[in-house]
Amino acid sequence: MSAVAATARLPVFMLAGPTGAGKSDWASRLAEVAPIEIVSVDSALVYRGLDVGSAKPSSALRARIPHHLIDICDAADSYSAGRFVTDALAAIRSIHARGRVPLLAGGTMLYFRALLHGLAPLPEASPLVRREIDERAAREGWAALHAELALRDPPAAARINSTDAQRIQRALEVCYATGRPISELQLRTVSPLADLQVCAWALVPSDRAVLHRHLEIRFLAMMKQGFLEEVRSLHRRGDLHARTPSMRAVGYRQLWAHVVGDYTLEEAISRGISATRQLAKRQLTWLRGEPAFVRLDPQQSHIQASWIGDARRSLRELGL
RNA sequence: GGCCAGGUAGCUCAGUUGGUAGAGCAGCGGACUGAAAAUCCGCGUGUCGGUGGUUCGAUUCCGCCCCUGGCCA
Repeated sequence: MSAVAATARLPVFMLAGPTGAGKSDWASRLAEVAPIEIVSVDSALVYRGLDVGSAKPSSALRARIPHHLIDICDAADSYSAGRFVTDALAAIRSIHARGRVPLLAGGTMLYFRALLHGLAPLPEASPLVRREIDERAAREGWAALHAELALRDPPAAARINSTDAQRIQRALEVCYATGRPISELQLRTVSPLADLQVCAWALVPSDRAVLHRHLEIRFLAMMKQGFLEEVRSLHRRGDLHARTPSMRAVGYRQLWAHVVGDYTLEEAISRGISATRQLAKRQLTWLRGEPAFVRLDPQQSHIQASWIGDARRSLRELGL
């Protein structure tokens, strides 16, 4: 083993981008010609039973190319950024142990951020505490809980809007569980990838209108592939409801509303398409503020081929 | 062809007793630490169908024309 190899850090590839930009296709193509395994960075693909509407990679593709962190959680359970960091680090370690390179591909930017910048040592969610807070909010209103947060954790209260129920709840939950303000605990974050060599790319479509057209076509194609039947059968399970995290996913939420009679099918479809566009927009906003990623335009022909060439070249330089 | 109701933002509509207009949705920008495909914040993007008239001033009142829907022929 050479001196360089002895000190070289193990490589981790990342491929981010908005929904519909082509991440899965790019990742699979690279995996076909390079010694990589794919680690999904996607908060919807983790759920079993969410297949058509989440654009989950087919079982045929997954049989050919190793994919990690897909179908690892029941649809009734709640996955989390914390679990993702643990699971992703384990997947990365096992891939390295096989002498291969992990390619983290997906669109859940909080998960990428948690890996790149680290997650503070915070307690995990407590369904019991959350229910108590919900009940208080129903009686007193979220403004009252925000006022309480302002006493216990002024910096957090200043940062969190008084209408942002989810963040007020989380900040109070952490106060109750640890006796410490979340704003103080959040100062202690270290990237868990500090010992690794990260190479990150992002697919950023240059033409938003073209992306929008593609998202609409893809949603309608999902409808033809049985998206509604998938949601109906999830509904039939009986242990899921509109507030279950998996059923709040784009498309699932709107079709669920149709299944329970709140939307016509036409309305559910058009709202689902809008929600998809809004998701892509939020992902792009997040990407703009994250300098770690080298931006590539998937709408430009030949970019994919040159990316695959670049990636293979850097793998060869690493002796892989 | 006649009568009636409409024509205002990308869509659905409100409104101006005459001083060039505002909601929801869509869209755009932003925030983001164990629900994140979540949650929240900000932004109105407009020949007020066209054209004449009355008026200091017309999207608003009047005439004519065009378009849409309904009813009657």
